[in-house]
Amino acid sequence: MSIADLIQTPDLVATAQQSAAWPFEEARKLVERVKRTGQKSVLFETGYGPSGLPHIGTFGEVARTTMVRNAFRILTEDKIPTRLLCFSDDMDGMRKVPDNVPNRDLLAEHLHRPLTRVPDPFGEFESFGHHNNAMLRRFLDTFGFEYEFASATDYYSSGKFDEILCRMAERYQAVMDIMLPTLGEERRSTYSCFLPISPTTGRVLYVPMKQVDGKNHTVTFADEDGSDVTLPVTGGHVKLQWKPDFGARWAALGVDFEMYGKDHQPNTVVYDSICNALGGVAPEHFVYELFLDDKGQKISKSKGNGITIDEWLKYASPESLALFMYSKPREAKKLYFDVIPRQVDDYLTFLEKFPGQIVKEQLGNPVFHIHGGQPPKVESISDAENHSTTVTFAMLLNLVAVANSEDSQVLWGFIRRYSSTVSAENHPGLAKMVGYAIAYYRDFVRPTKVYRAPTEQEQAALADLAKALAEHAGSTDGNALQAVVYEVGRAHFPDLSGKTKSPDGRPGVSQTWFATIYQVLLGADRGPRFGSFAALYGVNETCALIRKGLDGTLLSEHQQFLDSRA
RNA sequence: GAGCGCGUAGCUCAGCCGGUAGAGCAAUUGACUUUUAAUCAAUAGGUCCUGGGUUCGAGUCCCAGCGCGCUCACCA
Repeated sequence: MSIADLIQTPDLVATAQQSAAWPFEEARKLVERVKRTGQKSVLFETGYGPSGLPHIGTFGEVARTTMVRNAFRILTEDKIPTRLLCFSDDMDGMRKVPDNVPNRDLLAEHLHRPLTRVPDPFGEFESFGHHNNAMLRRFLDTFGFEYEFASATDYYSSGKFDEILCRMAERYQAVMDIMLPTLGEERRSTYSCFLPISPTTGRVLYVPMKQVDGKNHTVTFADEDGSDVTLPVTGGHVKLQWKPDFGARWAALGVDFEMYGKDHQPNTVVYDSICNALGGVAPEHFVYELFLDDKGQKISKSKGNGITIDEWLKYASPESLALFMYSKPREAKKLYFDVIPRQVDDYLTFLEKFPGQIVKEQLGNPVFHIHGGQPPKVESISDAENHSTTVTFAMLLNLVAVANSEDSQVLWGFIRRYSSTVSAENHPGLAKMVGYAIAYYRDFVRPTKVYRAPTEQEQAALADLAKALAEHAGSTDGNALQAVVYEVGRAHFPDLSGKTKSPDGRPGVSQTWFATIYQVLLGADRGPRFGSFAALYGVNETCALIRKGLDGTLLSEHQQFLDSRA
């Protein structure tokens, strides 16, 4: 693995011991833990509730946990084996039918059954739980995370949890003593750590226990038909309530590290106490802040607010999302579309800086953690004089807007003006970014455009412009075309202030002329040098654009576009 | 109320182990053969929330206060 090479880097391991980057700080806690317990391996866990599709928080947890794991491997020179377990609580009962799935009627009759016993509404997998698990895995694999998948249903029914379940029955009172004080009066009377699966209806039952037999490891309760039923706690007949489930899982698997959102924070003591009560050693924790939507509200799966992973990946790379997850995990950050361009460009900046940094700085550079210590080289382009530039997202967005084109070829045309040898083949990262910029433009920039109809005077000028340009059909000479723009402008919008002059000393052209062109034709106050634009966009196409501006087509098309989004 | 976090330029933020306050955008001026995607140069802009303390020295560490944000029923 790459970590093996990495730790050979002089001073890297020693410097890492001092690094203030948060993954190293968290990893140091684990190093201490290993020293304390003498354990020979370390287990990282992330939890996943499969009642819906994987969301952006799931990505954050796995990405951040991986960063800590890598930091730990460096600190320990990879001498302590590590594993990352992604645990899916797929035995959880389905509380409500999700809005975003087909065949909802079919699902309705399976409410409260374990997700792995609810049919897959997509008809592709053994169950809804299996379907969602598969989505999670596909998603994690897309990002190349190294992890092991674990299914709660599998762990419960195969007996992997039997030992801890028996211990829970034996120490039932101790666990209840931890739980009860945390509950409200009403809930206290019916609460149980065990949730039996009804043998008659197959539902997960939230019912009081009539008896918990610590010797025979059984529970007795009233089933849904009213009759008393006794079930063994083992073998998947019974699952655990949420908080006991956390503590029990940690104890059973020997989890050493698990992070979770701040909403869990008050429960940490409860989880840990239960884990200890069952003979386990509570793991190290890291509490991260929740994400906020555009209105400052916390993002939650149930509300469906904020932004999804798919949406982010429509406009930017996974790496930019990883950067967002790396930065300030303890701050409530807005996670919305408008943060995307900044993340992309910051990522590029960090990548660019990395090679020139000393080890200590590299360890604090986000790209170190995003790429497991080995970030790739940044793609840059060079002009004719060999000046190197990194094309930023902001630059591309600007470019798409002024080019007024969602055609990537037109954009490449502009880019090649700077560097003639650049292509999608030799700059795949840039090629992707061009696609992202077009998508971002279409969805966020284009809607803000405002076209207006030309005045009578402007109509005459624009008509003349189209006529004059038509004589240059086929030309790609930006300067010649720009001269045409000036010539027509001089006739209709001369600058009488005397401030501007043409090269041959004649009066210049009023600002109004250029404002007219941009406002009427591009729906913006500013734009590209029009001659260059026409050269790349095509003279005939430009003439057509002018005609559409004159007859009101641009106005109505934009209105249609806006209506189609409403 | 409790817990966590934040308060630095007009905006968004960086400032690692305490050592002369930084970046990007925005603004202003200029270069590039009149207007300009991308370039470059320059200028301007800050009581680092307040008050104490430690120190030769505090944006940075400690204490107190003020302001702001989020989380804290149930469910996971």
